[in-house]
Amino acid sequence: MQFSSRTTIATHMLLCIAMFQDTQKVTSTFMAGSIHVDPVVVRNISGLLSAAGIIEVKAGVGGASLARPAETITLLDVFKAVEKEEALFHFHEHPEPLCPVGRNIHRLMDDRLGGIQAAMEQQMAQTTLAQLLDELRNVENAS
Amino acid sequence: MQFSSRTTIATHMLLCIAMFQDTQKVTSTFMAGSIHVDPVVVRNISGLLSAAGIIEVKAGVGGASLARPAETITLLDVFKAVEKEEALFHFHEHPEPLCPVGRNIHRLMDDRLGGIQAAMEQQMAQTTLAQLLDELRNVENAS
DNA sequence: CTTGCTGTAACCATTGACATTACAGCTCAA
DNA sequence: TTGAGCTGTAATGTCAATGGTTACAGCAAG
Repeated sequence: MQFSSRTTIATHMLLCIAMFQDTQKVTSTFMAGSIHVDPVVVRNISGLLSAAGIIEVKAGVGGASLARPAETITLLDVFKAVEKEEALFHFHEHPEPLCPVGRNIHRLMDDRLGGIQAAMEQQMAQTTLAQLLDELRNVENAS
Repeated sequence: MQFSSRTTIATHMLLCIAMFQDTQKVTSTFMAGSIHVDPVVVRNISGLLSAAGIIEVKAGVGGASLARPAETITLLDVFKAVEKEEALFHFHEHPEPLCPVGRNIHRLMDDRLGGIQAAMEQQMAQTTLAQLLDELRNVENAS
């Protein structure tokens, strides 16, 4: 099992937008060149990100920009914007009620599985776009 | 994105084995009845669990039993036994090295993505089969 | 040697990811 | 006002994984 590449591509896109939005027009073709994917892939994801209120895309003339400060955009925000919303674990829904295990398995497991997903999401919320941007500028200046 | 149902089915199987191994022969058909899936599904997963040293299956006569104490079996053990081993996040491998974002994105992200996966796995390791078994017996006795 | 169970292989249908082509609509500048 | 450039989205094709099922060879014990 693996998450789709949308989360990492979206993060890459946001870094491109944040880095270049003040100096040039950041189009889907431009970002596609940095990521090395088809521009349509970028446009599809940009639709998800703008629907989530993370970026704004100018119609007609083109070009994307952040819709809010980089400090307020976390990896969790990005993840939720581009991944389908569903439980992390797939649970068989209809165990046998006549079996002591079957009739209690959901009571035993549901909270624990939710806790695992929560731990993952909480860790995602620790990283902001602003941190990534800072680190990127430091690395670039050092080299 | 969702994990396969193998993890939850495997957990259900282990609870059945732990509950009933002392009083009856726990066959794939028996467990399939409690979970409500085809016995072949159970047998496929039992193969993974025994390969991981979690259960033992008697050839010929049939029947499964725990290969080690329930205290030493965590949800993470189960997860690793039945899920394909791979990174949680799919990362585009070849970004553009001429772009400041492209040439640094992996340096920025790899550790953070690994940390997210580690947080999830660490939470999985918190629950043991023994805990689930205790809770199951308490719930059953209370009712 | 029959019975019951396991381990596997084969098959099918469905789904999602990923990549690409195509095209309609919008905005601005020439 | 018309063309150029960009966005949004639909359609298509390929590929892999999942989930469900049937079939059957092999093993062990009565």
